[in-house]
Order: sequence, then C-alpha cells, then structure tokens
Amino acid sequence: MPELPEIETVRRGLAPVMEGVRIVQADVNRPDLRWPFPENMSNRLTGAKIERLRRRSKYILADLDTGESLMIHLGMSGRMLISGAKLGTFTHDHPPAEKHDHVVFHLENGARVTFNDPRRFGAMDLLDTKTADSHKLLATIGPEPLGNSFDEAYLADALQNKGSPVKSALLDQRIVAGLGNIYVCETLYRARISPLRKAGQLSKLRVKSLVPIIRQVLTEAIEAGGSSLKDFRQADGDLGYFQHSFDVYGREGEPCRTDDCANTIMRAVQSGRSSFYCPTCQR
DNA sequence: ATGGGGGCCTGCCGGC
DNA sequence: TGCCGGCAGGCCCCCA
Repeated sequence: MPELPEIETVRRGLAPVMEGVRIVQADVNRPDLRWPFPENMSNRLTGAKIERLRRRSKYILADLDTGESLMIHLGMSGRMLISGAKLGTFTHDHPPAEKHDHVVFHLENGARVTFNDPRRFGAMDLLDTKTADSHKLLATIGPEPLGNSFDEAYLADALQNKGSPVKSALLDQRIVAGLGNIYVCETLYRARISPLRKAGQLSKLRVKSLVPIIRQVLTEAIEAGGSSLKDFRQADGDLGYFQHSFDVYGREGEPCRTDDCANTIMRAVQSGRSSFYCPTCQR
C-alpha cells in the first residue's frame, strides 16, 4: 500500500503524540508479521521513551532512550492509528479492538497507537540506534528523493546502461528510495516518458527532467496527506486525498488529461505489476 | 550481475 | 446468494 508520501503522512501524524513520550505498555498479539518479531520486543519497549520519529524510505524509525530504535514497515495494508489523544480540539476515543490489531502501544500521555495489518506484509524490528543505517533492510536503499544527494548527476549515472524498463528502475529501491507503483506511474506521465522505455536508452536530458518531477509529485502527495485507495489512513484515521489528483494510476480506459490528446489511458503489466500510461503522450 | 517471477497474506470486487 | 478468479499501494529471495 503505502509509499513514501503515505509513510511521511503517518510519521507526521504520530510525531506530536509519540515524541518525547514514554511507552507504558506494549501489547504484542502475535509472534510475527512478515518475519518474527525480535526477542522480548514487548519488554524492550516497555518503559522506553520515544525521543524522535524519523523516516527512511518507507520505514518509520522510532529512536528510543534505551539506545535502540524501533523500525516499522507498513507493508501493503498496515495502519498506525492513534486513539485517546487530543488532536487539535478533538479527542479520539479508544475504539474496540479489531481483527488484525497486532501491536498496541500504550503511552504515558493516555494515547494509544495501534498497528493493524490484515495482510501481514508489514514488519517490525529493534535495532541499535547507532548502527541503524546498516540494518540489512536499510543498508542497500538508495538516496532519499527529497534529500540533497538525489540530483540530476546521480540519477543520470544510476540509469546509465540500464537494460531494464525505466518503470522497474524507478521502483528499484537501490536507485531511489520510497517510490512505489502509484508515484512511478504518475511521475512518468508528467515526464512524458513511457514506462516501457529502457532506462539506459533515455537521453541525459530526459533522465534529468525526472528529478524535479519526482520531487514535485511526492511533495504534492505529502501535502495532500497521501493517497487513500482501499487501506490507507492517516494516523488520525482521516483519508488522504491525493488519489483525486491521479492522472494515470487506476484510470485504464479513461481519457488522457493532456490538452488535445484524444487517447485513453492504457494498462500494461511489467514484472507482474500494472503500469498505467498514455501511449500517445508518453514515449 | 542483473532482471524477472514466485511467494508471502487477507480482503474485496466482478462475473457467472 | 455464493463461489471463484483476479487483483491490490511492498519487497525478499531464488533462479536463469
């Protein structure tokens, strides 16, 4: 489900409730998600103060005052929902427990944060804060697309000589962090590049044009609170609304939004995933 | 060495 | 109404 804008939206929603706050109890309702939870996870979280919530790619990292960081991945269907906290002028009451509430954090400020994940593609792990970046799941991830080290020279170099379609290259987390199927489709439409085009065949100029477009799409999506299709909710339960701004994703057979283009949006399957694009505008 | 496909899970939707 | 196939925003791992 969630790509970088959705994870950033969740992080921003959780931060005011969790940062500087102690966990008084952690309910761990099953032994695993995608992988087994770390040893004694509940005990290692209980009593820990969350000093900072940060994001790396699609992972949320909660730095604790114990020297450990809790790493959270939402997989395809994961949610982190706040209850019992005053959010603005509104207090969310604690809802009854739901199916797939796998981990519940009880905070000293009376708030509760519930991790719910029907498909269980999510993950949690505890890692040494000092060496968190070298965790197996984080070590090979490429630069943050909204950070300084992601620039035109970097991307041109990374895509040079790539024989795979540009769609696959942009989905490859080693090249750039945090993009998923939706935002790659939207980026390629705005860049007027066909998802089927081999990455290494693109002119330097066209590759470079991708950098500001990627930044723009992600920034707009974050400002919109992410995209809500089936599963995604912000941490306060609200929907994101960037899905209303999709030009191509999920619009197979609908008219292309480019002025004077008479074509309709097509769907192609690339390495098992749907690519949506306009065959006229995207070359 | 890289690229593609399978698999992990559950839920939902459309068609028969 | 019910069953079945197909599909879903991610990503590791295996194989060629």
